[in-house]
Amino acid sequence: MNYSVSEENYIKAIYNLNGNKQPVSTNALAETLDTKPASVTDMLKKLKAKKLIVYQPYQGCRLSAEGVKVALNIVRRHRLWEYFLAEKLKFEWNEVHAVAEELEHVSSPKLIERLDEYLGFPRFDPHGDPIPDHEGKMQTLKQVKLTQLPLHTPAKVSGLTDQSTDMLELLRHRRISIGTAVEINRKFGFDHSVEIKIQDNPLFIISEQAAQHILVHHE
Amino acid sequence: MNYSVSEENYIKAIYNLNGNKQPVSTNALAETLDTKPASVTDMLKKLKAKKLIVYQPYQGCRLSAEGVKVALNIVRRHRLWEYFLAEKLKFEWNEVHAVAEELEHVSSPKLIERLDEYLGFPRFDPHGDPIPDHEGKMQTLKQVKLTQLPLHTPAKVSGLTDQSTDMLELLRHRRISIGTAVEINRKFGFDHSVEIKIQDNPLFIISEQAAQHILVHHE
DNA sequence: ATTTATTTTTAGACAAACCTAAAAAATAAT
DNA sequence: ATTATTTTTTAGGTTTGTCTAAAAATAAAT
Ligand SMILES: [Mn+2]
Ligand SMILES: [Mn+2]
Ligand SMILES: [Mn+2]
Ligand SMILES: [Mn+2]
Repeated sequence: MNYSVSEENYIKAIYNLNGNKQPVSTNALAETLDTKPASVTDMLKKLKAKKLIVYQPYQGCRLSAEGVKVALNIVRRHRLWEYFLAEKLKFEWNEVHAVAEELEHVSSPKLIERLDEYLGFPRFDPHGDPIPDHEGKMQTLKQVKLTQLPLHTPAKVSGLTDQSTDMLELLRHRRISIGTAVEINRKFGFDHSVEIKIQDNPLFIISEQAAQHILVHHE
Repeated sequence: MNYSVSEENYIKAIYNLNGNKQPVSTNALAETLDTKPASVTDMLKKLKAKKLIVYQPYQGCRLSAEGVKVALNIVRRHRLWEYFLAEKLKFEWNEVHAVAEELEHVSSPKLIERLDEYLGFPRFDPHGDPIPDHEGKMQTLKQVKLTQLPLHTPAKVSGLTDQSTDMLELLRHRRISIGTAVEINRKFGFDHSVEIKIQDNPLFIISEQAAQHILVHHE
């Protein structure tokens, strides 16, 4: 099957709102897709007719098995393009999303397989999110919040729970990105800020608000 | 201004039918865009309202100055992506067109500038067609048909006047592509076929029908 | 110069994706 | 248990891009 750009955007939005696990509300979809609830209802009917979601009026919607498959494919394309933009075209990691939002709809399977190969089969996008393979499988890391990383334990930044522009800007300024080696030197009980060391930079302190949105994995 | 995928396809089609020089007929457009003449008329009215073409009923249409600008931009994107697909993702030169037809509509100026840079500012696409630079300028070579290349004159394949699948297939089989060094060893007056030498392959003969569609440049 | 054939445009419809305003259902508050 | 609030759906419209069938204009043939 081949889906329209709009249909694909809806399916991905449902997936991103955890619609493969819990039901997603009409309003939540309207919010993230920047459209009106009435328009969402229209589309939900169409997606239900195509058996991509299960949907009963007033009950929210969730992805069907087929819907999850389609969603994972769109997510795969999105994240591979993000990786390409960051790695090859040297886009900043806060710029890649908007462009990938368009590129993800180019529907040549061969293009995506070749791109994947060309990029060396990356498993994580520039935001640390896992890239599904051609079968939809993706690797998950056991991640901890930076605030919970034990002292003097070498770890790597592997994800973010806040991907807002403000957050990305702060991290760029601090020269922290996905893959950056990090180690906690000291924790301050008063405001829960942490003193960290990255690569060969001098020690510096990061606030609790920021640190709790930075995910790391170690060992 | 930002144009829809359909508008862009029409503008590029008009350009490819030499609509910056001669008027293009409604039927010719319908033919190349695989649509109906009535639909073309509708779109021509819209493009005229946006001042991208000059159009009087029953007189055909041609691109305005602004229309040419827009067309060159689309052609630039199309050919840069073709180059990327052939050069980096190792697509065959007969496969690149269809995918580029979709990629050309992704509308991030920064993406295109970065891609151009990443590719090393190529000046010709895999079919030998010139790639407009960011100002719309493109390089033209003084080309001759292979049939008209003088004997024993080293030259390079630089273009095709027939880009049909059949033609591209034949050339791939003969291992001829854009940039291939070629030299004529002998011409046969009877059927105007030519015996040529490419790179370190043994001599072989090519028919007049094929040779007349292969453009080369020398010296 | 008519007639015939071709090309192009108009008229009227349709599907996709969106909208506003009003009605209905589900929740929350008294 | 009513009443009030929020959420969701329906009803009816709009825009974009397409279509078929019929009419009009142009070009070609007698
Ligand atoms: Mn998108
Ligand atoms: Mn991402
Ligand atoms: Mn196109
Ligand atoms: Mn080309």
